Amino acid sequence: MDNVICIVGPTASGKTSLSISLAKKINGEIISADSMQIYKGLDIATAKVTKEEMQGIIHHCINIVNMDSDFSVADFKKIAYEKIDQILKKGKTPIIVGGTGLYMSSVILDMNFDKQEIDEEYRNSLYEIAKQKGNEYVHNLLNQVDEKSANEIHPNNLKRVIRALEMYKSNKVKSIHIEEENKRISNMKSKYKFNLFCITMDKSILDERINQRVDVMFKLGLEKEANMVYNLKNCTAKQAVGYKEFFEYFKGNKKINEVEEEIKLRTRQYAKRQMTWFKKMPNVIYLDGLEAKDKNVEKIMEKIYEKK
RNA sequence: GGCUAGAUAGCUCAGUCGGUAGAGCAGGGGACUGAAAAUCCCCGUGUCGGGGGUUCGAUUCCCUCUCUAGCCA
Repeated sequence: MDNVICIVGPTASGKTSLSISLAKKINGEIISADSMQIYKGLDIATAKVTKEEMQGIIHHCINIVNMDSDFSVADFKKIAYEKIDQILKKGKTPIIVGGTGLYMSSVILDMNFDKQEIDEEYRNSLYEIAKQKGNEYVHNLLNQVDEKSANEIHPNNLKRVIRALEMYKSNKVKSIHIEEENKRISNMKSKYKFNLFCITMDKSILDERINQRVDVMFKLGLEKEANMVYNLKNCTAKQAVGYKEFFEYFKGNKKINEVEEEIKLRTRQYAKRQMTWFKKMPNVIYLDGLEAKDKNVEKIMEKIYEKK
């Protein structure tokens, strides 16, 4: 079975440089699994790889859509699979690298997104209802058509409650059934051998690295990039860490050093959430992020060849 | 020096008409199938500034000391 290497890790753990070293060594190409690097123009806040850093290694799924476009896991998963096939056909090794847990899982678990359309209009009407009648009321609507999902989703998690209702309306599918069904079959059907590695390090050291990285972002002109995002109409980038913290500052309600501290804080919190996701992923092999890069590259190669 | 207001969780503060206390934020843990850097859930013992007094009982009332603001000299 064809090997695919997957590397996850919290922000600032060193995924980019490790993956490039690895790619050079094993003749690989990189597929980014990052929900924000997908977008063109979001460079500084996303710590996107630069041309120089790439060192000639081909990167996929970076800068593939405009900031005002809609993009979702389903799109990502589809493209990622196409890329995996293409890379393997060339006789090279695909290396999927990224910090978006859901994106990585969608590939590894081969999640199925058929029959789960989006209904923007219905979605918005449900938000309107929630605003007037409360979260519980909407949760109740879900409970009437899909009790199982309703039991799994907390009433306050409006976003997911509404998504479940949306799924039911479009194809009468129950979100939890789909999840369970897919979890059951995904493990056996996957076409590839996914080798999953997670970079870890002490939280206090990671926090320090995050602080340093944010300092660098400010020097590179983060404020300007944030201002550009601020002036856009509704788009995904507006919810990204590194931009949203500036908005109050642009309105004159916050000082710049407060913005900086908040970005550092929110990034630390994000890193924590990332780890929560990675920890539950199947067959994770942990790498020490403080170890020399070559050592980790070696470790990855050992694991892969031993499995063959 | 005098007056006034404070001193309670890591931080900002609430509260107890006297029966040893609770919110927000931070922090920790977790969930996650078409927005996911999003969204959501769970977790609160701390000499209630020090000392003394009154009381069966004081973080709460009284006295005193220390510190911090502000005002008056």
